[in-house]
Amino acid sequence: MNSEFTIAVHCLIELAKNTSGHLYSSEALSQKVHTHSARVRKIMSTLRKNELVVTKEGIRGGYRLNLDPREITLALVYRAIACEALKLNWCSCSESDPELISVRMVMDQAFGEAEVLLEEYLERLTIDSLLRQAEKVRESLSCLCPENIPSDPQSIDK
Amino acid sequence: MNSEFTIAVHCLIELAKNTSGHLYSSEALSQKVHTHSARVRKIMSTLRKNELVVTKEGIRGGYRLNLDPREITLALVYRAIACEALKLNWCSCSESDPELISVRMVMDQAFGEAEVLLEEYLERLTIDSLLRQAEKVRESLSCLCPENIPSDPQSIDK
DNA sequence: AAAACTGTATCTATTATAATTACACTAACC
DNA sequence: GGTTAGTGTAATTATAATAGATACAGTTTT
Repeated sequence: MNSEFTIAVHCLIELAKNTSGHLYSSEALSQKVHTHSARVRKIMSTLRKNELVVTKEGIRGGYRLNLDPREITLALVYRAIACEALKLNWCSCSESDPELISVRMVMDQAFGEAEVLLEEYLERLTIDSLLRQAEKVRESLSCLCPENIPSDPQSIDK
Repeated sequence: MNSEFTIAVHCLIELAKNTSGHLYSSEALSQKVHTHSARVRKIMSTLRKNELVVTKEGIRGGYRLNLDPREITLALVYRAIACEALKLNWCSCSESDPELISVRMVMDQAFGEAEVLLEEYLERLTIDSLLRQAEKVRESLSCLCPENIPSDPQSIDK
């Protein structure tokens, strides 16, 4: 699965954690997510067009969720980013051989159905559920490695 | 999905159609599948290691199926080629940020489960079923475009 | 008007993918 | 036993996809 998807989900999780009332800037997000702010802006722009986040330009601008984290399913994110993880790759796409075309049609059909099943599965995962799970995992990790200081959510708009 | 998978499936369908008793050479297969013979050999070599096909070197060598087409599921092919279509891509994989690690663990887990579901679905598709469907599609296509002469399976070892 | 943001395009670097070439090895055939 | 027709596999090159980086126009707030 393409990395725009993982970045999008990770950003949404960060936004869900932000209860400060302030917007989250692309610069701050990019540090959390370990990528570049221009890339974050591009992805967030796509999410805005799909009404998953609200953006604001200008001073004190930035991003926040447009829905409750319990309402944001991974299926919504998946469709917004148009990952098409199961789309088949045909290196010989310009061929007009009727045999190849028929095989291709049948397989594309089969994997289209697989994609529907995948989206049904992703429908059941929400930003909220992932966030809770990740918190739990982090707690158990910090028991094992207590030197890892837990992050400070208040440091968003330094 | 990576194109090795589609090539592998297409080759297996061709092998299933070959009832001539002769082996199918990489050269002939590569023409059917519209790629290069070295690539076909590489992929078929992987399928041989997974016991889906039998290969033979030397004169009159080539490939044939090792199982009945009804027994070769796409799940077998998928695992053989190790497509990992749903594997998440983390561009920041060397980071040791505990927050990122926990998000990553949770998401990798979720998509590992999605991959299991996908394999269950692929378990229900066989080379035989695809072959039959493709034949039907080709028949209906040839009604629409009768100038497309049906292929001649006897021309394999010309 | 200046400052702090987003939005977006473009360029460059890196990586992944596919095509191509080459050749060692193997088995059948004469 | 040598020639031929095939696989197995590695190495090289070409092309495409991905990610990083930079730049700057546009938008708000102060």
